[in-house]
Order: sequence, then structure tokens, then C-alpha cells
Amino acid sequence: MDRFVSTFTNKIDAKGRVSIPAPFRAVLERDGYASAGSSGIYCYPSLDAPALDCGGERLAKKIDGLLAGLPDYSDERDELSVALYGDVQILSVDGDGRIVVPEALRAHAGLTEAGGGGQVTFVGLGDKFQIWAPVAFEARRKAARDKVQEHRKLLGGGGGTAA
Amino acid sequence: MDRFVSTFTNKIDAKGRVSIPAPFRAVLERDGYASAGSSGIYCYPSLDAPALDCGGERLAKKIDGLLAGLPDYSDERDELSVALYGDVQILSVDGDGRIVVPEALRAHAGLTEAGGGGQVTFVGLGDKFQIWAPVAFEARRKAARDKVQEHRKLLGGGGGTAA
DNA sequence: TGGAATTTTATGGGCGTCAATGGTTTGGTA
DNA sequence: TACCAAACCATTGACGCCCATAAAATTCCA
Repeated sequence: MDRFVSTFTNKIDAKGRVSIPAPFRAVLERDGYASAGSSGIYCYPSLDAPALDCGGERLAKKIDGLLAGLPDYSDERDELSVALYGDVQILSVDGDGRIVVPEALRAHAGLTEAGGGGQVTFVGLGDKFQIWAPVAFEARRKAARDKVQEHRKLLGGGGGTAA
Repeated sequence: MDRFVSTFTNKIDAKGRVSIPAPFRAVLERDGYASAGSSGIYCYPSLDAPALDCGGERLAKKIDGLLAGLPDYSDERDELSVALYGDVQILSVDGDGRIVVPEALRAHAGLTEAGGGGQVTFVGLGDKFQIWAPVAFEARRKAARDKVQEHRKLLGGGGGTAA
């Protein structure tokens, strides 16, 4: 497997630790962890959702690629740099495949006791994966499904025509 | 044979395992299983029916193809990704050609003790196949038949072939 | 053409491994 | 020395993997 696919929901323990789903770890393994001394993952607040974007080396390269396309010293590049790099954290992965989400990131994703009940949802998005509060993701998924259904005709046979 | 055709109904055992009908396995073999470490199939809630859409590599490529056209980091892409990747599960196929349907998917298809009596129906749809609760599929099939009859009347083709 | 042997398929059960989760200890630092 | 964080270890439960049985279809031979 070489992409992040599927969703998984895991528990946060009393110390704020969460297990990264094993299939995602497998992808990271192959993809290359972020080198934080030991192994780590890139993680930053998603720009357009109450979630966290995460990934390994490949994600980092992709961000670099995005910025490379913009002219040096342009306002746009500066802004994007700040937006993308500014809030990036490298979360170190412990020996058992767990991470601890820092408070700053947790706030953005609404990973509070109320919003998640001590659980977080990992959502595979191909090149990266996202971390959500379970309830927030449920809502987002529903919205996304509705939207896809709207566009299904445009998309051709991609969806699920029953007949 | 290279398409999923016909319908089959198999049992779910105590562990939640179901045998994929042999003819479907043959198609998957040729088509390419989803690479989930070992062999697996892609499976996600059907958009417009209480059923699950399933397939092998070919189906996965189709999904990838949909997203490939969209620019990275666009809202549209993120939303589609959630709907398509997020809902997808890779069900690993054991050595005997069986899968286990996770709770999240079972809920969508109504694969409860009540709705299926411990059975599931596999419906071939060419490129992919669907998994239904037997009773739900019976209803759907009946509705389809009625509709066909209507059409025949309109078409004036009321010959007499009972078959 | 009928019947027997063989192969394939479906289904049930047992076992081992790995992943998720909780707790404990160790090291560092204030 | 007291507290915080990170590495370590241990338990449990799920899942993957293997084998065994049984039923059905297919093939082969008389």
C-alpha cells in the first residue's frame, strides 16, 4: 500500500497519546518519516477545516514543490510560506507508534473532551491524512457525500449507480 | 470472464466472515486485488442505495482518476477526497476468499441480524459488485422488475415469453 | 448415458501474531 | 528533591492464517 486510505478512530489516553493506525504507519515507513532526530510526522492546522494535516517526507516535498512554483520574495509566497510552514510541528512517534498532539494543534481541531470523548479520527486522503474530532468529521463526511451526489452526473460512473 | 455478473447469497459466520462468490474472486484475480499488504478489495458505502460498492484495483484506479484532475490543496479536492477516500475501506481477503465487513459498513447496508438473517447478497454490476442485505435486495429487485414491466407495456412488446 | 471419483466451494473452528491501550520506570531538569 | 516528559513493558482483544469438514459441481470412465 502506498497511500493513506480509509478512516480509523483511536483513543487518546490520559497522557494525550494516540496510536497512529497501523496501515498509516506502514505508509509512513515506506514514505519516509520526518527526521526529528528519531522518527516523526509533519503536522499542521488544516487551512480550511477544523482538522490537522499530517504526513511524512512526501508531504513535506509536496509543500516545497508548491512554494517553488511561486516567485521568490513575492507577497503570495511569503503568505503561503507562513501559512504552511509557520504552524507546522514535527510530532515524534514513540516506539509503539503513538504521538502526542500539542495543545496548539488540539485547539484548532477541537480535540477537547467535549468534541471527541477522548477519541480522534484519522482520515486517509491519499498523500496525507487528517486528524479530526470524531463528531466534527461525521458532519464533514455527510456534507462531502451530499456534494458528491450532486456532482455525480458530472463525474460519470465514479460514484455508485445501483442499476 | 472479466465482469461481475449474477447474484449470490452467502452466510456470515460467527466471526463476521463471508465468502466472496468464486466467480467474483476469479474476476478479482484477473483484475488485480487491492494491495493491502496482502490481497484486499476496495469497499465503500454506495451513494444511493443501502448497499456497499466493492471492487479491485480497477475500481481504485477509477477513484484515483477522479481526483487526479483536481489541483492540489483546493477545497474541492479536499472535499472529494474525504468523500471518496475517507469512506473507503480496504477489506483484506483471507486465504479462503473471505472478508470481514466492518461495523461502519455493515450499518450502511443494514447487515444486521434482523435485516439479513446472517446472510448477505452479492450482486454483480460489471465493473464492480455490491453487497446487500438479502431482504433489501429482494425489495429492490422486485421494484426493478415492476418497472421493466411498465416499460414493456409502453413499448408494446407484450409478446408472451414467460422467461 | 449413468455412475463414481475428484476437484472446487462454502462454512466452521482453533491458534498464533500483532496492534491498541494502559501502566510503570527512568532520565532530565528546574 | 520534586516534577515533567519520554522511553519501556505488559495485557488484552482483535485479526490474520491455517486446517478440517461437508456439500455441490464437474470430469472421467465404463
